[in-house]
This record gives sequence, C-alpha cells and structure tokens, in this order.
Amino acid sequence: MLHLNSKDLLKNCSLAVTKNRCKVLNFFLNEAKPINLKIINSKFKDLDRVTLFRILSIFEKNKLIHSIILDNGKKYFALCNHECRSANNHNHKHIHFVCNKCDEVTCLDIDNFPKLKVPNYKLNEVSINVSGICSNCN
Amino acid sequence: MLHLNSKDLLKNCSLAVTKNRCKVLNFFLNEAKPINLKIINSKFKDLDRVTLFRILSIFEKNKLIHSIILDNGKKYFALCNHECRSANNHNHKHIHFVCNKCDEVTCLDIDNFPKLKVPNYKLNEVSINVSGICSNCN
DNA sequence: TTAAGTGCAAAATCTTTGCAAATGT
DNA sequence: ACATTTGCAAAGATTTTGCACTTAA
Repeated sequence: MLHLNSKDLLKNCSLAVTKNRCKVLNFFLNEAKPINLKIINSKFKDLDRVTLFRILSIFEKNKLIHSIILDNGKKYFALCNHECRSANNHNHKHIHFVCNKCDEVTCLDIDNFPKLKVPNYKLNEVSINVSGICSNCN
Repeated sequence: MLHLNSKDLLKNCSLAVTKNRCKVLNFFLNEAKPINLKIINSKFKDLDRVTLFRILSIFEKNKLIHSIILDNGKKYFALCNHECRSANNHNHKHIHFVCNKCDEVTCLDIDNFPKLKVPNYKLNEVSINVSGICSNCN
C-alpha cells in the first residue's frame, strides 16, 4: 500500500472516478489529520456545497473516510487507513485526540486499546475521544 | 442525596425556580437514561422550542445535565449524578452505551475506567462511547 | 448510449437572536 | 420593583431533496 492515488482508491470501491471526487480524495490523502467540515468546505469554494456533502457521504459509506463528531459538536472527516477500511469498525484501531491549545485533531493509534467489560452487556464498537495537549504543544 | 426534587436542585445552582424548569428537570429526574433531544421536545409540546433550548443549555452550564453526541450525530441529554456534578469532567466516571437492538442509550459506570497513555501527549478528558447489545436485549 | 455525478434552487431542520410580555425573587 | 424567564417572530446555519444538465463508463 505504498502508492495511494485517488483513482485507484475510487476504483477499488467501485466508485466512478470524477474530477471532484479525485480532488476531494487527494485532499484527504495529503492530510494526515481529521479536518473540520467547514475547513473542507473553504478549501473547495468552486465546489458546490451539496456536491461536497454527497461526495463525503459516499466516501464515508464506502469507508474511504470516517467521520467523528467531537464533544464540541463539530464534525470532522479523516482518511481511513488500510486497517480501517478492511475492518468493520473504524474505532477499534485508534482514538481521536483534540488539542486544547492548537485545536488540531489527531487519530492516535494506541498500543493497548482498552478492553472494556460490562456485566450483561455485549460491547461491539468502542469509540474513544480524548482532549488534552498534543505532542506539538506539549 | 435521597430526596432529589427539582426545586432544591435549581436553588442549589442559584437558578430561578420556574414552572418550566421544574417540569423539565422532573422529567430528567424520572429518566435514568440519556434522552434524545427530539424526544424531549415531543414530551413538552406546550413548551416553546426556544425556551426548551435555553433551559437545556442553562442546565448543562450548571452541570445539572450533560449532553452527548453519539456517532450517529444525535444529541442526547441526561441527568448528572452527584459525582458528575462535583467533578469537572462528566466522562471520567462513566461511559455511554447505545444498544443496537432497542436504540436505548445508557450511562454505564465501569469499575476500571481505562487509563490511557500516549507518549508525548497529555491526556485530560476521556470520553468513551460504546455500541452493542444492552442487558435487556441480551 | 446509458447510468451516475453535478450544480442550482428550494425545502426541511436545527439553533440562535431580539424584543415585548409574563413570571419569579 | 427589578431582574430574569418566556413566547413569538424572524434570522442564521446546516443538511436534504428534486430536477435539468453534464460527465464517466
């Protein structure tokens, strides 16, 4: 999985390869971090809002990207990595971290993802959001 | 903390005791679970949307209730328990569970709340949302 | 060529704001 | 009496829908 290009990724998902989709997907390929919807919007001013919505929603449905809603209510989108795409669950592999200083959001792979247990409950997806100070600001 | 009545709770928070606030707070006192905003709205049809918004927002500000946004994007509100009100962080004590069968959301106190560590990061608030099958449906 | 994607307009939701009337302290 | 809360109207913001036009397969 070295050469990640938008065309192939779209094809892999049986999605039509359009200019707009490539543009948006390339944007994600160049961004390691989850990006707020508003920012994405501002990066694609030539692109219709509605079209962007539809592109993001079909990307999410096809597990090219995943979305997070932080406790502040803001919605973020981020590229899924390979494990993310192949697994059913986007949250098993990493947690989402938001820095209280720089406001950047980061997907963090953590070594020992906690195994929660609750009597009488069957736990499937576990999603963890953390806030604090990131490595840059620390 | 046996007799939880809305009047005293409001007074404790230095909030004016109004009929609407009592109604809404009583509703939460009778509901153990987080309730979706839409449902709350439908329970108070005589109450103006805006007023309900303002009541919920001031309750949240005063830590009478806390809100959660689940991965599906829906917003829920739930009564804070005593520890919840006294602590700075509403998430340290419990996790939020959503059942894939009955769709109910539950605050679950878990014994060993995971202690996460990430090198170079300072972690403050940890919020955990889990989906699966609840004890009723299991 | 034919199905799918796009842009525009407009509807449907959701949330906030301003202000006069009603209510609580 | 005075400050706060409430309801209404209306503005903003966000997300969805319908449909004609364009583009990809």
